[in-house]
Amino acid sequence: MTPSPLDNPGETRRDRHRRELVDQLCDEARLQLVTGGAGSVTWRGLARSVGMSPASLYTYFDGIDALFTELILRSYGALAASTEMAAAAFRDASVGDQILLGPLAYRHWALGHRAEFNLIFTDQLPGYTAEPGGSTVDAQMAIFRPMTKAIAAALGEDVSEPDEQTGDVLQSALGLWGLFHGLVSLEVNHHLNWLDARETYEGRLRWAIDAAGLPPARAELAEEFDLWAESVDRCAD
Amino acid sequence: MTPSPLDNPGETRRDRHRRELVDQLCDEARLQLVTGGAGSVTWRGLARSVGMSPASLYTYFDGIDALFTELILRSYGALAASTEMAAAAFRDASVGDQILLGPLAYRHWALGHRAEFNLIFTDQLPGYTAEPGGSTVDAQMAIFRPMTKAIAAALGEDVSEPDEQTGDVLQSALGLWGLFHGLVSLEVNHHLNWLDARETYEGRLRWAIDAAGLPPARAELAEEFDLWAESVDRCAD
DNA sequence: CATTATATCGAACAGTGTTTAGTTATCAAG
DNA sequence: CTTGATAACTAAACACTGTTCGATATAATG
Repeated sequence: MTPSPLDNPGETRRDRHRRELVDQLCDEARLQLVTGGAGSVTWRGLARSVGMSPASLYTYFDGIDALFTELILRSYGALAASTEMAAAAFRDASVGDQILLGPLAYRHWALGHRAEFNLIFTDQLPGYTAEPGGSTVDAQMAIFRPMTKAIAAALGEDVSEPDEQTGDVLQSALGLWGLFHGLVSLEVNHHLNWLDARETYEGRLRWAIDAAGLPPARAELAEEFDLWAESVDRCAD
Repeated sequence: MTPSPLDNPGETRRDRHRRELVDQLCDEARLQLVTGGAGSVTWRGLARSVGMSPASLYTYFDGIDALFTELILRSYGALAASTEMAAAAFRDASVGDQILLGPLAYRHWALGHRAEFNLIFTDQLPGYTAEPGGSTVDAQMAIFRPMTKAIAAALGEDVSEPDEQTGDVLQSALGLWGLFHGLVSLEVNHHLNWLDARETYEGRLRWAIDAAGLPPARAELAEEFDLWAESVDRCAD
């Protein structure tokens, strides 16, 4: 056992340097992604940004595709963390409020991270598809599951059979997810510039939530969420 | 006036060669797009495929970005044509059938043209955004308008004020579009592999159509459409 | 200390999009 | 038909890109 300066079990000085460098590389790649698009994050530019040879980066990533998969995973985590943070901040709200809260957080993160949103949800790399046992589908579930839980909690009062219920809950959740993912996806890619997407989003979601037999959210919730999200964004520089 | 061999008004032999070559280039680019992804359609490869120098292609396109915008426009047209062809084939169906028909054709085309679907609806090029007066927003409306018409026709019997009606029609259409675009977008990019996306799609759309106060489609419509679409696809090689 | 795995590098290879200068083919008018 | 203008085309070069290879230095382990 070599000296671990600050009690990190078994983390050698190389391991820490590696971890820090990988983080630095991902941050730099993300910066390039959001400023210049996916096509402008380049292997050599990344090497340049950390003052290393392009060949040296192959110690940390198997190639530029592996770097992108790592970026995808981290973006998945960021989206999931963002929605979970919103749920935690409004944890005392009513069930109806909590159901609308997920889509609101989803849209807010997507509009603030357009490139990452597209990177997550559309095939941008040539031959990349999420392998069935891969970690991206786990990350996807981490986003999808909290909403189904809220819906199950809301519908639990009306339906009794647990088997039939999960089927209905799943379909209701898919209906809501499809709706708000579609609207967000269109807005993120500038296909709703000709209307007030914000207003349409809230209106259509309230309509769908009501149609699914779920309890409504308070009228002021969207504004309260915007205020909270703005303060969080300010805090995060 | 020079000789136009087959009565094409004012089309010189250069013009025809130009038109044919542009078509050939777009076809080849589309082939590369669907086989190897957006990253594998390359300027030099395109020049190679038509036996020309890379520099010569600048006579026909201002660069690879201009080529992609042309590809986007043609894909838009193909999607619009596909939905319109379906509407024409079922023109004698009920209003309820016609409303469900649009989403069915939308999904069918998207699943058969995944790369083009993503090319149309997500920012794949670094700095490309559809300029407000550009032709891509016109093409987008060409897809969106027929559905709003069908919805307006269906809702016309219940609502009387024309002003309020258009607002309700617009919101209803946006709700449906958001839903089926979202579900299709998720399925195209392999995010619904863990369930029967086909069944969910039809079920959720029937639910939304009903919730919007629109007339239902016949139960057999989806199967009839599949049969028709399959025969059309066979005919188109 | 010696060994072994890890990290780093320079150089090279085969690609890429785009520009420039120079040449050839085609068109429209005299 | 001939002439001048315009469009089409080319080879060569430039500055990039991702990736591989062999050699060299560094850190961890016995």
